[in-house]
Amino acid sequence: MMKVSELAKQAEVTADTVRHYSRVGLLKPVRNPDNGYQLYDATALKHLRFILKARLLGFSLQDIEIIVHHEHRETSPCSTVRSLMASHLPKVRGQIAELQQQLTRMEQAMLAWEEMPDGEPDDDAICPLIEHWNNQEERNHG
Amino acid sequence: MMKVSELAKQAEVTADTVRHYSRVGLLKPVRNPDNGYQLYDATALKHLRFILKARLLGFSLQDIEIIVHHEHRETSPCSTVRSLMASHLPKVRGQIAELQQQLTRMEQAMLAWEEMPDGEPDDDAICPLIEHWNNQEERNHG
DNA sequence: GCTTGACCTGTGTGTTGCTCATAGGTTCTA
DNA sequence: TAGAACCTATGAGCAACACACAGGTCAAGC
Repeated sequence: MMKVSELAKQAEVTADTVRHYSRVGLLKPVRNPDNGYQLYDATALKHLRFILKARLLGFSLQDIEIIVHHEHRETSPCSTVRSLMASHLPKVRGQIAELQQQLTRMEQAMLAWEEMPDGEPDDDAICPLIEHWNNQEERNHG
Repeated sequence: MMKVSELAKQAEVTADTVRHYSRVGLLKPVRNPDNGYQLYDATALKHLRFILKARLLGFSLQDIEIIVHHEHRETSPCSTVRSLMASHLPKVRGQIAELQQQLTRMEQAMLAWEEMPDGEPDDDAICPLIEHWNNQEERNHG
């Protein structure tokens, strides 16, 4: 039986992370009746490692909750894992695409700004660099 | 003088977004003394459009706050914009790299799982798909 | 003049996965 | 026995809104 910090060290995470997982119900520590300390056994360590692997694979804590507390339903937890993963993949691809567009906008702006003077703010403008910037689509139909 | 929804429509955002910017101090509406409604003029619309362009360029609301309320400091807001942008670029590249790694992990897992059976959870395992998954680095030194 | 419905108000909560702060109790060591 | 180092529960903070709540305002129709 380990205390929070010991479990955290074994799994190479912070004690706060362990406490967080316990708070949201993903880990179920036993309480020492003498002092109320949270105590974890080897199973808890296995569960924690499971959670960490699932996080690495992109599952949210909610997903993991669903997987772990799958109980005795009609389908196996693994099939849930497969379908969750399948629905996550396009989301991640979308996020990457968005960030890529974002990066492109930023890089093109930096490029365009190299030739522009700074300019002081006045009643009509705060920063001309931003105010005179047009995004890709607008620039491309001229 | 426009009310919230009118301003929102002009800039193609939701009224909630306009209220949010007002709440955090990026927009300064005048109050109609009769009913307390928020009223915006043409300058507010220009400010709102400025904010939206800056958001597209990756600036956070905090950044924009700094840029907009730059007041009469030693440097021009534009130079602040340049340096903020320069410090943001590597962050975005880092985020993309992380997401790419994430995507790779997910895709490789999906690939590996195609040949694996689902398997029922028992005392020793929750979902073998996840439990027996090893990430890239571990797999690569064998 | 009064209802109806569309608009508006401010405030508070939820999102995600932790991290940090607070205020205090417990255990170990010199 | 003092102090350090650990533990506890709880709540707030992050980012940028979205949404819900309870209620005030206003134009139009009857």
